[in-house]
Amino acid sequence: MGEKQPSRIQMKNRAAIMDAALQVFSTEGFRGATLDQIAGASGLSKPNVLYYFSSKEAMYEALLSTLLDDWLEPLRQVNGDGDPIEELVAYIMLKLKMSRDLPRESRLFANEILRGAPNIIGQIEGPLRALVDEKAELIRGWSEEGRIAKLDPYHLIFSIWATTQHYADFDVQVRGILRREDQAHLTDAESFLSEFYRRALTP
Amino acid sequence: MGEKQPSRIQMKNRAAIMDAALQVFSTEGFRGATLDQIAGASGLSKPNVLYYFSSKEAMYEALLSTLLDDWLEPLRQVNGDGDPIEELVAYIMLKLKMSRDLPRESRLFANEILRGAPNIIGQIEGPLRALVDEKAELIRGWSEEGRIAKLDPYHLIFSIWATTQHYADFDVQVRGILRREDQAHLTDAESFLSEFYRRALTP
DNA sequence: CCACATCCTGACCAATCGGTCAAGAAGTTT
DNA sequence: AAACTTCTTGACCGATTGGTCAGGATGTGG
Repeated sequence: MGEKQPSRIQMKNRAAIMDAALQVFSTEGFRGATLDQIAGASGLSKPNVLYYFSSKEAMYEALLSTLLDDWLEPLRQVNGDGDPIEELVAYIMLKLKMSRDLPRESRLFANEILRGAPNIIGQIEGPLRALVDEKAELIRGWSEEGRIAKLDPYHLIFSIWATTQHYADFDVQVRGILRREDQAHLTDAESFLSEFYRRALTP
Repeated sequence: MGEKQPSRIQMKNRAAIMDAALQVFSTEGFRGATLDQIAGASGLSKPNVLYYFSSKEAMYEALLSTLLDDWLEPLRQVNGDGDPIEELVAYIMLKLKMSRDLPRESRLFANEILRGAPNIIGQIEGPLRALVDEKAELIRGWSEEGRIAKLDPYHLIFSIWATTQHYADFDVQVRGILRREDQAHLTDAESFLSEFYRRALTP
């Protein structure tokens, strides 16, 4: 009586649609994206796309619901086991890697927030806030023990998000200024952020 | 033989349209924005809006063309006269003030970059890049003289843009996490960024 | 207060939007 | 290969899109 397991065709087409939708939504935003664009990018006809997802809204929500969990995973891994500074630098490197490997997801998220986060405000004020509260408390403890510099932990986390996601969200600007056509500059970004945060965080 | 000077009605209505267009474009993006929304927000009828701007595209370009110049003004003011660290911290404070006073302009810019900057890629690879090159050279000089820490000047500038604009572009997320409904947290951001960059930049 | 330019609008248009549907094509099961 | 389910599509729909236009309202200079 349970759910049917999806056929191979379903798996393949759903994945193709999600990939195409991610591509289109992340650059055009929800309102700017059209079903024709998504259908074209996925190689399927428009009615066929709607056979797998009941509406444009459904596609968008399917993307967002799987996104935030993956997006917060690096922060979850921050814990009190190792050296605080190494812990935080490792987190920064992981976030930067996500900007390299998943830039479209980063831009989809940015687009949603720019619009006022109508579809994920609940998750922001729920699980996201709870996780940040928890990790901010951990960082505050490190500060008070004198193991890292005394800095507001919330704004420290914001700065990490901002500096790392910048390389995905503002990719065109970064590459335009650095005269880069590839992603080689992300290695420089890695060195910079590592040195930068070590200097700022060392007590 | 020259241009006629605009009447008071023209001044008022053009300003109202630009304000409404900024509001709508900055949250919905170019494709997502509609003339009806802009007309409604400006208090004018749709044909009347098109009486002052010949097309949706014309409004968007009018906004962008005036934007980038104002946007770069703080960076232009960075010079070698004063103490390097004070100079850079003053720049950061100015950028943060812009996130407070002109968040819609910041989000309009972010939206344009997310789309791949189709309308300002020329300005990015032209005047913007030239200005950044010049200031990066100045900062590199400070590094080599040992007056600030040795850090890649380009990525340093990117980090300043990212951390300051984050408070405008990701405003909803920041306020959601900090449980703030006003903008009082920007005072905390000021303290944080000042302390943060002083630590990172001091040799 | 007249003449003229400026300003404003309702009605309308073709194109595109998200979405539906009946019917055929392609797989799968027996 | 028959029977049945799953997959796919062309044609179509009402609503919304950016934009036009004729003509009326309003403002302005003589």
